[in-house]
Amino acid sequence: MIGYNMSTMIKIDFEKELNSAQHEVVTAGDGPHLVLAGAGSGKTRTLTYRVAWLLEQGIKPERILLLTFTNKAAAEMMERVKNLIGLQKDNKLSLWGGTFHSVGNRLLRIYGKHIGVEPGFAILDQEDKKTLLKNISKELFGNLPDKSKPSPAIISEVISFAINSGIKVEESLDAKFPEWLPIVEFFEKVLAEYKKRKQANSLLDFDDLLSFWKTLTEHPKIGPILDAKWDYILVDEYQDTNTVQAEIVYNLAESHQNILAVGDDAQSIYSFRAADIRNILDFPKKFKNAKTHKLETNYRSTPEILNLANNVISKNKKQFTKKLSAVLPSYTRPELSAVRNNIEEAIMITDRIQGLMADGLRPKQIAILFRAAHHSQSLEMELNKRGIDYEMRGGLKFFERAHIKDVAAWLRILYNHKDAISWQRVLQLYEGVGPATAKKIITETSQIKTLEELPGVKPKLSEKATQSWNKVNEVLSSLFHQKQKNIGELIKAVNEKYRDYLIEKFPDHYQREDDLGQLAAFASSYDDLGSFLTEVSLQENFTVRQAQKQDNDVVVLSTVHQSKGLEWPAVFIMNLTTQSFPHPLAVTEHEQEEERRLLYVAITRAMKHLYLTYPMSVYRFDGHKSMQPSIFISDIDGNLLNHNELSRNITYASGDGVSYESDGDFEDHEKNERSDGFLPDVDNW
DNA sequence: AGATTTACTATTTTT
DNA sequence: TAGTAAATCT
Repeated sequence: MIGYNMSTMIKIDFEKELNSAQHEVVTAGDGPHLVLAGAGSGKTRTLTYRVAWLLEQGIKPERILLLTFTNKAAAEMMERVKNLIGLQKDNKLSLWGGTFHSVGNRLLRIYGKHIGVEPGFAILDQEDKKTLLKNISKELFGNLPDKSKPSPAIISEVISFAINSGIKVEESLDAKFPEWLPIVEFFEKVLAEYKKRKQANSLLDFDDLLSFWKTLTEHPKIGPILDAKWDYILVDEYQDTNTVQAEIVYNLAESHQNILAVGDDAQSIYSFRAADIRNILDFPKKFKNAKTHKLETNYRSTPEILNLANNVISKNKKQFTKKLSAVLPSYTRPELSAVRNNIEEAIMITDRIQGLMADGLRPKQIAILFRAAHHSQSLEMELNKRGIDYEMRGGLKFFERAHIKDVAAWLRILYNHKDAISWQRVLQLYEGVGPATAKKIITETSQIKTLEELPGVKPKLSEKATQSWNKVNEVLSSLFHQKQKNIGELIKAVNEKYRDYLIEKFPDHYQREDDLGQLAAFASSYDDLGSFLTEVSLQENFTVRQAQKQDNDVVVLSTVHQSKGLEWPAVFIMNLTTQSFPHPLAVTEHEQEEERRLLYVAITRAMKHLYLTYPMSVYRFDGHKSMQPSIFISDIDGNLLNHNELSRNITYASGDGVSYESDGDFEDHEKNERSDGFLPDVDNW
């Protein structure tokens, strides 16, 4: 717990390094504080200095709890705190920090036994949860006569309710399916069975990590222990917390009231995951003496970009006046381009990217944002064609990709041989084994005590299935005897057996084999299987791919959701059509406003260059479809944009066909921005 | 015939 | 990646 020595601390001149509004937050005394921080107002910087300030006041690091939206955000903030207070890189700063989920995970492994949670629980991720819920639905209702059988639409709706917003379910199922009245009953039956199975296999899903944590805070014995554990609680991105998270925060801070919540109601974009914007609005009601601070100066974007952002968000009825003002010098207006189709959109964006790079921008200073992960396909192809390296964020993450999950499933069985979900995954990799055969086998394997008894399991199966079962049996038995080995070695052993399948199934198996090699390397620093598997589920660390590319200077492709909290000198927002942004299924006013906030988030990521594009038609496998510009685009005050409709006449040879506004003075601007003290030379500050 | 596997098509956002 | 139709096995 030590590793932290007050004498190594360098005195920070907070007043000199922060503006007055930030300084007020950083040096705020005890009691509840709410910080309404606009986009680009130095929110992360303020929080980081707040932590450093508390440490300078003599608060021990382990008495501070810092809750962030991603684990990466917390890790980066802690690195900066270490720099500020002059701590060596390898010195540990024993502060409690991370997402609600990862802190909940740690606490439940320590105190869970008091509320009936096995300390060795495994974590059920979203995909596994979905599989389990679907299986249960089928088992419970698959054999009913047609009339009382829930339609596939109902089943999938119920499952998506259970997955994404299990917390606010009661509200609207009946209303959504008035024609099928027993739906709530159906839902409850499925959930009850789901709960039972989780308990039987000691599994916790993401919601459980929160709700059991909340139970802990209310426990007569553990509650007071947690109350006394932290003196200061800091919560970032408060607008995206859900009800349970808000209750946890309230319970933890109730006794000492030392809570600082930071957020921006204009950037609330996670209500589909049960985030509730009311949490931030009601903060002053819950904490009666709360002092509200506003950070209203934007240090990130040019006035032209900020004007556009303000114009977009002003169309929302529900919003709280917070006038953001820019301090950067004027530059050109954001550019809106209509292009003929999605292929030309990709070509045009790539042209622009090459132009920006020719003018001295580094690739990592450029980002392309879109509403849905698959919108990037044509752009990825074009970037590949021209040999421009890029990093894809959003979409499937490293640990969510099929081959990684397959290999992890073997280890999960090794860790807990009653893990039915992993069994199912592994078994179905083999010829002749589908859901039915897998289930038959799992019923038998769940009877044995340890994997040592596995060779004795001989279910009655078809010829092909028996052959497959023997293979699985062989692999697992051999793994069982290597159990003492390092996790990296275990993964290598699994890879040996998995390679044939990989080569046969995936055309891009070279890349995937490489991934698996990296997984083995990543895993070799672990010797406890349980903690490795937890990290894989919670993605506690950087993914391997990200870690590898960390220093890579490449263009970033990202969903808007994933771009939250980040910034780039040049940003493209593509595919701004009625069919994609706002999402066509976002119909209620509430949903429309969230989509508008999403566009606001996208626009405010840009520091200097901003390009909006939309194709007038999109090619699909079944021909092409004509598109209209997003209503958000047609709503914009035309004076705020430079319109570019020259795409029809462009010769797309390479770069030169498009008139590109020269930007030679960018480097100078850069220097000015850096020297004012608000934008150090690190991204996302 | 009935059960089960495999092939095919279309896809919102995620700790 | 998931739901459904077609193909294949028992």
